[in-house]
Amino acid sequence: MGSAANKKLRQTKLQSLLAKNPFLTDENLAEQFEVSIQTIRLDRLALGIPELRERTRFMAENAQKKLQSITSADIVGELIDLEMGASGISMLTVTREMILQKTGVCREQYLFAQANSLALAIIDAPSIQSSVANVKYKIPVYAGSVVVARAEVKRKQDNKYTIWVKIRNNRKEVFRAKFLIASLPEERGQEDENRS
Amino acid sequence: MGSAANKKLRQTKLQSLLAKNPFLTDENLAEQFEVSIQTIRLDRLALGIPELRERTRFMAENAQKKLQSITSADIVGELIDLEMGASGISMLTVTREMILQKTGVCREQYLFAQANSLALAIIDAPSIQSSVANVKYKIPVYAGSVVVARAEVKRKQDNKYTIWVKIRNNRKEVFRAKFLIASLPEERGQEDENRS
DNA sequence: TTTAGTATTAGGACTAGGTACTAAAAGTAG
DNA sequence: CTACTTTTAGTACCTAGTCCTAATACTAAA
Repeated sequence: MGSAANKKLRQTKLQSLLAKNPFLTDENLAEQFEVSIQTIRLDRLALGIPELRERTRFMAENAQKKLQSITSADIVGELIDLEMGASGISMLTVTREMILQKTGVCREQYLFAQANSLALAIIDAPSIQSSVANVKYKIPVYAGSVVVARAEVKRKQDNKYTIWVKIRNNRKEVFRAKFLIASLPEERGQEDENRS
Repeated sequence: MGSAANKKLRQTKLQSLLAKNPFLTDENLAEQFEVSIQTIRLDRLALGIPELRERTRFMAENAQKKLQSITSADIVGELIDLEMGASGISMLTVTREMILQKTGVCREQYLFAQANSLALAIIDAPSIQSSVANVKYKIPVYAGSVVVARAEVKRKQDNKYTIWVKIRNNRKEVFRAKFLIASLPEERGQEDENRS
């Protein structure tokens, strides 16, 4: 019973179990492993895993932050360089959440989001009237990749911008987009008459 | 001190305070309102607000679910109808998280995501080789809108599909996209040689 | 087989952040 | 003054732990 191999195995399993379901109490775990609660607590101590309440609190705080940063980030990816009205560079790390389960390939929408948000960042227009995009997803990108988007304003006429964005993964161009964006020079665009 | 007006006011403030920061203990709140802990507990009871731990747990569970559903949903929006290889309809409610703070307008990427994911759902290809998209965001969409996307396969040649997606808000077309998708008939596409 | 060392279990004292309940005190309106 | 509401106080209890000490149980080497 009290063998080092047993202990190691149990601790490994415990770790992965809690990674999958962090809402398990020590009592619960003790039942699953058929050991005493004390053993579970020693294991947690050894592995540096905090108690249920701390885990829950951490998750609540983190998930919220992550949600905010993902859903309402003005720029998808990390802005590396920005020359207003001219060019910009952003970096995005493709995570497991961004891929299609079936194929493991990054969903196009994330690359589009990176490109589009970068394009919008360059022209700091107060309000966008409409936009046209020509997009090509050339090479599949997989989880773990760090892709770099470079955007350049190609043409500007009045309130109309033409912006090219190229996304590279390891120097290979995997995605490109051309945006034609028409901005309203100085209006509100807040009417909300399109409510359902 | 013990007036009904006071009580109402305190309970209203308490509710909004906890809405902003759910991680406050009763003790903490009692200090802020300069009343006893018991008063806070009676207030929570009256308002049906659960204790700190339950609040935390709820948030942790919910935020996780939401994160999962947002980041790794196969289809952005709710699939209403799907005729494989032919057409599909999906619905999306524009939430506050989807809008640009500055203008209040829904980010293009969400409409793109809805259109793109619907297009991919129609052609149930095992793996996508590349895709081209022509996109037009015609009319700004605001938070609270429920937009409906209709997708149709316009042409199919071998493994190449042409799909049109139109997104309407209150019968007005606000977004349209044309996708040209080339799928790999029966390969894996799991190499992951593009890792950083 | 004894012994040293590790693994496990048991138990007690204590903690935070509560619930549920009873009782008393304080304030307020008629 | 009285009836009523509001607030406070206090007790017993709960969960899911911490921290600590002590006692077993098991394993491997001498």
